[in-house]
Amino acid sequence: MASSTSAGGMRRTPRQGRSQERVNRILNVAEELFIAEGYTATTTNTIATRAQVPIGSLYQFFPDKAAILQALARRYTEKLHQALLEFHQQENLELPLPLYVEQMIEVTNRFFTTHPGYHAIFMEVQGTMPELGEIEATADTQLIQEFTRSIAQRNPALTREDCEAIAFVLVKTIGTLLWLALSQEGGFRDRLVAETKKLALGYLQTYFTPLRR
Amino acid sequence: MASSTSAGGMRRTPRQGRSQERVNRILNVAEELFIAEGYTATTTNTIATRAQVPIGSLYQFFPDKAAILQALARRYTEKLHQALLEFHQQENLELPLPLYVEQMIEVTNRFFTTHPGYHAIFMEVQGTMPELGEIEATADTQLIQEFTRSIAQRNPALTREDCEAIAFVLVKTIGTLLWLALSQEGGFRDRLVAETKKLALGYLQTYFTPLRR
Amino acid sequence: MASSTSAGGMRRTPRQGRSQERVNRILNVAEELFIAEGYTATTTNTIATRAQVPIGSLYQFFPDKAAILQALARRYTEKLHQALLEFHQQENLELPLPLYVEQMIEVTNRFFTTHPGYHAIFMEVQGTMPELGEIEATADTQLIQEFTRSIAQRNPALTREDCEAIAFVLVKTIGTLLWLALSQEGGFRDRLVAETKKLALGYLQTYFTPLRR
Amino acid sequence: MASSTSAGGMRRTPRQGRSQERVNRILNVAEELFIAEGYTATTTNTIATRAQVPIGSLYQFFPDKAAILQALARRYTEKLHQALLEFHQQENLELPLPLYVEQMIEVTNRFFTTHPGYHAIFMEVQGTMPELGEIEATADTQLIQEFTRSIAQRNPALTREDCEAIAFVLVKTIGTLLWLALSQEGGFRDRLVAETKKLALGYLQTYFTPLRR
DNA sequence: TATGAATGAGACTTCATTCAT
DNA sequence: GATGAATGAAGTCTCATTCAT
Repeated sequence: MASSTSAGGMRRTPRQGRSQERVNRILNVAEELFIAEGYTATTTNTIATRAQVPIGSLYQFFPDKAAILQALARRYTEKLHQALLEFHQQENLELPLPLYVEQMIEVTNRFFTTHPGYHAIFMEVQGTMPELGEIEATADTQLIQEFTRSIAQRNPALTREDCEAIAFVLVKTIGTLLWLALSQEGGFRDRLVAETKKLALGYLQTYFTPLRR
Repeated sequence: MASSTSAGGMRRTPRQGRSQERVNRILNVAEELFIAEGYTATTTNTIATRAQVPIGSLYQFFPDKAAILQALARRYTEKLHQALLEFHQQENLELPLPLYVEQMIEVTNRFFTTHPGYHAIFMEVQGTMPELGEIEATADTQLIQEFTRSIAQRNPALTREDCEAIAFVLVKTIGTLLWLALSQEGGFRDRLVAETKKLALGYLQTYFTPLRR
Repeated sequence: MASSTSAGGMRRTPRQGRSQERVNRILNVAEELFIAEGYTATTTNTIATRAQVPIGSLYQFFPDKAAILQALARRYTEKLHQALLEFHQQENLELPLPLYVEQMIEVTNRFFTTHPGYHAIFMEVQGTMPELGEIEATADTQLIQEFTRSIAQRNPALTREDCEAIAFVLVKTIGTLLWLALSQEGGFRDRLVAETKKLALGYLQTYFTPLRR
Repeated sequence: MASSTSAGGMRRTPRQGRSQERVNRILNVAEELFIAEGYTATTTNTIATRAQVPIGSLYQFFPDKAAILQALARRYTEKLHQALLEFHQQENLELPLPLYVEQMIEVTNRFFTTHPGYHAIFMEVQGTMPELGEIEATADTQLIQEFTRSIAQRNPALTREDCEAIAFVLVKTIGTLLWLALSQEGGFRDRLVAETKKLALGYLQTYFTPLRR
């Protein structure tokens, strides 16, 4: 599975209409199939056929199967980063902590609901695809930096190290719980989202409010 | 990947010495390979060869490749369950909350350190292997019941629903963070374990101590 | 074309009847096809089909397509070496030079007539298949040593360096000319073989008899 | 590999500057690649890219891949023929035999040193590319005629048949040995060239001087 | 019961050539 | 005429599983 040849990127990044649309179709179809059947069980020919693109063209855009997964991963991480960046650029940083957590998790949850493949896809190839690991690492680093900044602003007494540990825990915990929530049924699902908020808030409060114990 | 034929379990559970040892060797080798190369990239023939077991014999113990993963899964979950059961059977239930959390996470962390394949292996086939999903679900249910009991005992005011949601969040969060900690370097790794304790404690306290806010 | 993975040998060397026969059939069919269509134009599936062997079995004996060519090469060189070894083991070493050359070239020519693929196959992949180059080199070294010994015995005044250069020239020249003769028509063909003898004799005589010029 | 469609030559022989230069670039790049990677392993797209010529344009000059090899072949044979023609047009025909051989082989060796692809390229497709066979045959015929004339002039007693056989042997032997010399290391290389002279001279002398034996 | 050679569908990928622009 | 994106047949090789011995 480990792809050693794929340069990690696309072969040709088309800016024009038709090709760009083809690439999108490929990515969308791949997303569906990867979620439904898994990365390994999905064949490049199936992707091409369902995307109505000749297999040769698929390979003109992507050097190999792994590159499709990587492009998908990049598309995901960019979108999530974008969403959180937008969220943090607004006046939300000055919100009281409970509200901040509440809204931040709402934003994240919205992302996972709209992109159910995010975690699903990354999980299958964990560890066996170095390139993907790097993409995820980069994305995480971005997210964590995002949070680190937000945390540091709220409590300037914290060291950079503290902030990073906190951000890491937050990003991973929230990510996992909201993703797991996805596959739960209605009532319990909402409850899980609510619990996630509680968990995150409880954790952050131990750093931001005087501890009375 | 989805194994439709596998009867869901082992073909024959050998009690005799030689066979039992062979099965163990298969499982141990499979664990190593699944971690190192991934489930899909590992071939049944490689497992058999490395375990010094004829491929034909392997298929006498396991109906198909998936069954090996399932047996591994069962072995894992049994051990984790066992560890937490032991932990809960002692006087630990009566410990003050912080100490309880502290020790419970220590136990769990010990398990993950000793069984690095636990999460690694399961993640790859998430969603694409119904049988495995069931095993994990069963395991989770057990763990969650374990915790549910412990939680209910500490705060009888909580409904069963509450307890289950709390337990779910706890099991999943702790599981994920400790697993992620595994692949971090020394200093940060310890910090993550510490943060996990903080997170769990902070969360549980919102349920067990009067909230003053 | 350059095969980097093939370990250079066969995957399994069967000593038993049925498998050994299969390997031979594969080799024979491959030989025919390589000569007729060329190495590259011949597909592994065609070889398997014509040899009445499932493609999977072919790959159980040979790790890749290149390995078939290599096995063929080895089979050839062994036979040629064998033929010349036999020739040199007899009393032929003591034959007068003209007779020695005459008979030696007869032996070689017989080999080329019976194994028309020898040169044909080597030529196509010259330089692009390191493993094959090595096999050829080894074979040449053997042949050259063979001749070197024979030459040294006839004229002990020659240095080892001399003998090797002479043997090299002889082996390569004779090999090429006899191979080229193969594809010529009847009359001219025989003439070429005769000329080869003349050429070799003329050359050797410059080393073995007093030069009068 | 056998190109059945190729009209046997170039599509358009451009006399104008830009096109002529493009064709030369294509031929030069192709030569490099054919030597380095082999004919089959080299793709037309790679040639076009490296030659900085659009693939479409390449196919306007050459009907198919084989035509490039053929053009290369023609370029080679023309040059070699040219070199030997020049050599034979001078007073060299009247040189004493040893000097004649000496100089003729020097000229040939110079050609092979400057055009290392000559043999390398042709060998790969020996027999599998009819068109190329013809080109080589034509070239050989020219060379052989050249030599035939030279030989006939030296010994008018020889029949035309004799001369042709001698010329064939000479052309092929010298060609092969000098080509093989190319890939040998310094000292041995020079020795091989010297041996080639000796071989050729020894052979010719059997036809030109009274044999005393 | 134990063995391991045998099987073949099907996976990924390439590349000579075309033709709409 | 010039361009280069598009095409898809076809190639090499893998591997879970069986079954004759």
